[in-house]
Parts: sequence; structure tokens; C-alpha cells
Amino acid sequence: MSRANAGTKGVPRADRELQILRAACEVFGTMGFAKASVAGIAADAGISKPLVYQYFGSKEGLFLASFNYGAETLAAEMERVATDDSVGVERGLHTLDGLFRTLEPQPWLWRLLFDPSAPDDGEVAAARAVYTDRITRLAVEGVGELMRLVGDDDPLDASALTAVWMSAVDALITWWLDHPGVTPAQMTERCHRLIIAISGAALPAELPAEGGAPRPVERSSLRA
Amino acid sequence: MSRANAGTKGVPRADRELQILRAACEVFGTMGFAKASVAGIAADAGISKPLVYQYFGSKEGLFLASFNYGAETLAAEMERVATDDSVGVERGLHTLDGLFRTLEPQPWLWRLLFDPSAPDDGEVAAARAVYTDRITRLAVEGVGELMRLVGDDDPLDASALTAVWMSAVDALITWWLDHPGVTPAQMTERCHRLIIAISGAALPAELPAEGGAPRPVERSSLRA
DNA sequence: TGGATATGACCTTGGAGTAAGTTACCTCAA
DNA sequence: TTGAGGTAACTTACTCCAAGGTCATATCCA
Repeated sequence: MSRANAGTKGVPRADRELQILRAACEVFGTMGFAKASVAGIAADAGISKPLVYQYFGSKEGLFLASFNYGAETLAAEMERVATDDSVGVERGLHTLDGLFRTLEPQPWLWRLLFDPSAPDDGEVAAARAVYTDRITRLAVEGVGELMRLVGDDDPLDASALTAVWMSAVDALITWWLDHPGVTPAQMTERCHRLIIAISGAALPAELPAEGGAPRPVERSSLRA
Repeated sequence: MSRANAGTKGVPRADRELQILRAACEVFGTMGFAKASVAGIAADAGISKPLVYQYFGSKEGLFLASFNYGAETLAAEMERVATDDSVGVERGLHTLDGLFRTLEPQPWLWRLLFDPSAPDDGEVAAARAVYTDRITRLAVEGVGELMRLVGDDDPLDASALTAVWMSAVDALITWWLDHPGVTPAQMTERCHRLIIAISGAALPAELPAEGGAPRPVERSSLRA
């Protein structure tokens, strides 16, 4: 017989799909879409390449399924935290705490969400837009509250701070993933100390005041 | 004659190399190493692919040259700022200001520096290690001063804050690149306001309080 | 016995890298 | 001044390969 290993092994489609999806999440999340190979994922899942194509259609289809799984998991957690009644910095800390706990068993989901090598058109782009919106909305909301708390009402300031906040979350999670052995709880505490440190160090200093830059704020009278 | 366009155009090697390098910086910085094609860069530079290989040896060699150019430009600017006598948050703002000004004419250099699709071995990896060290050293130094200022002496805290700081710089520059028309000076001012906002919003709230983290500073806090 | 599960071997393509030839400029002897 | 030979600049037209995707076939269960 020419195809020695061919033929069903009696594993139902749903089970195989899950098995493939798990392998795909880890590979895509670890190496990124571009560097991942379908053959490699199939091997990791313990099956052959054509089966992946039969169930997911294409590399992009497989990535889409992985992305949706990861994004849904994380977005749901962030939304859960958003419904509690904390505001400002405290809300930020709760969000981080939730993410650390959610990511503990499958840390690669985080990178999956922000994979820069993923296709930037088609269904993947659409899915990413959906989840980016969902997540960004939460960040915008949180940052908005914080800005109101503090009296800065420049919408571009809020936009920039949102970007910084999301990036800081990314950095903290990445740092955490690089320091195995640190528990989510320890990490959350660390984040708290860091915020205090930043806050304590901010000085009302005047800048070189080059060009026509209006003298910035004086500490309590925020915003000129 | 079979090769219609063949033959020298009398452009000296140094000139061509520069011309190719410029095109390469823009393409690599915009699309990333993986998605960039040597043929495309050659076309942008107005010459043919083999000439690129003759001058730079390989795609990796071309990237290396581009990377070195960009990294040197940016590292030099950051080091220049580091020699002035500002500390803590002020020093951070000066760094940002210097970067905005340096990047204004060739914004893509920034992405070049952190391209995740660049090869992670060989000469490129070595060069990246060199520049990452140089830049990280500055960040570590700045963050170290800040932590001392504030009384937090946990080295892991400093390490994490360094990561956050570098990531925040990245986020601010990315945000800026997405908002054309904002001048470096305006951007620097915005950064100043944002720091004040964060600082003003931070609350000395008590967390679960696990482990023996030293209770940091009290700050004359705005915000309960 | 038909349909779901499964695979080895193949086809295809895009892009890195190369071989071999073409043209222009430069130098120096006569 | 001139023109022959050497060298640097430059291109067309390939080869090669990794990885996405397909086809024809095999096995098993209801």
C-alpha cells in the first residue's frame, strides 16, 4: 500500500479542530503569522497539513480562528473588569490584574492579539478592527475618566494617553512573560508601586521653553 | 544588442550606495524586513537587483547597513540629551523632544530600530544587541535616578519601569507619526501635560499588600 | 457502501540569489 | 590627440527553494 498512514482514526471533527486550534494559537502567538508554517502547526498538532486545510481552508483562515479565540478571551476579561466601579489608576490596576491572571495558562494569546505580521486586509483585518475597537473603547473610557478627574480636556491629549496606556500594558505583560516565576498578584503590586513612583517623580519643572511653547502647567492649575 | 540597458551610467559607487541605502531605510522602516523585497528596493532606487547584491551582498547585508545608519542616528541623539544635567521626568521629556526633532525628516527610522521581522541571528542580531544595549543603558540610568529620587530600590521594579518607559516612548512616537501636522514642540508639550495628568491621578490607595514592598512616598496628592 | 476522516506526493509561486554578458569611463603609450 | 586595453558600473535572464495550497487515494464506521 502506498499511503501507509492514511485513513480515519475515528477522531470527530470538533475534537481535531480544537486540537489544531490550540497548536495554532501557540505557534502563531509565539512566532507570529509570517514566520509560522502550516506544516509546522500540523506537525505540532500531530496530524498532516491537508487536514488543516480541509478544516480551516487556508493559513489565513486558521489564523483568523486563532485570533478570534484569543481576542475574545482577552476582551471578555477586560470588559468584565470594566463593569466594576473603580476609576482612574485603580481601574487600570484591576485591568492589569485580570490580564495577568487570564494569561497565566496561555501567555502567547497576548502576542497573538497584536501580531504585526498578520495580514492587514480581508477577514483578518476586519476581525482585528472589531476587537481593537472593543478593547480601545475600554481604554478610551478609562483614560477619559482619568483626564476628567484631573482637568485636562484636550481630546488629543486623551488620545495620546490612551496609546501610552495600551502600550504600557503591553510592556508590563511582556516584561512579566520574560520573568517567569513572578505571580500575577506580585505583578499587580509591582504595577501599583510603579505608578506611585512616576507620580512622585513628576515635577512642575519648566522646560527649555524654546520656540513659542506656552509655559506649561503649574502643578495644581493643570493646563494653561 | 541583447542587453539594451546594460552598461555603466557613470555614477560612482559611493553615490549609488547612498541612494540604495536611503531607499532601503524607507522601505525596511515602512514595511519591515520580512515584507520588503530586494527587487522593490532596487526599483525604488532606480536600479536593478543585482547591483544591490554587488554592493551589499545580501538582503541581510542591506538591512544591516540600513539598521546601523538609523540606530546610530537615534542613539547619538539620545546620548547627546543624556549629557545635559536634567534628571527624572525632565530628562525623559528632553529625550522625547530630541527624538521628535531627529525623526521629523525621516520618521521611518524609528520602526527600523524595532523591526520584529528582522533576522534574529547573525550580524543583524549582533548589531541590534549593540544598539539595544546602548539605548537601554540610557533608559536604565534615567529610570534609576528617578527611582532613587522616589525611594523605591527594588531592582525588578526599576527593570519593569524601564520597559514601560521605553514602550511609552515608542507609543508617543507612533502616535505622533499617526498625527501629521503636530510639531515636535507641540508634541513635547503634550508629553509634559500627560505626565502631570498621570501624576495627578495616581492615588496612594492600599492594595492587597502582599510581600514586603516598601511603602513608597506619600505625595501631596491631588485626588483622594 | 457511502460519507467522514485522513495522508503522501504533487503542483505553484514569489522572492532570494547568481551567471554571464554589456557599456562607459579612465589611463597611458605613441 | 587618439585609441586600445583594463576596470568599474550595470542589466537580462536565469536557478533554486521554502512554503502555501491541491489531488488522488486509503481507511474506518454506521
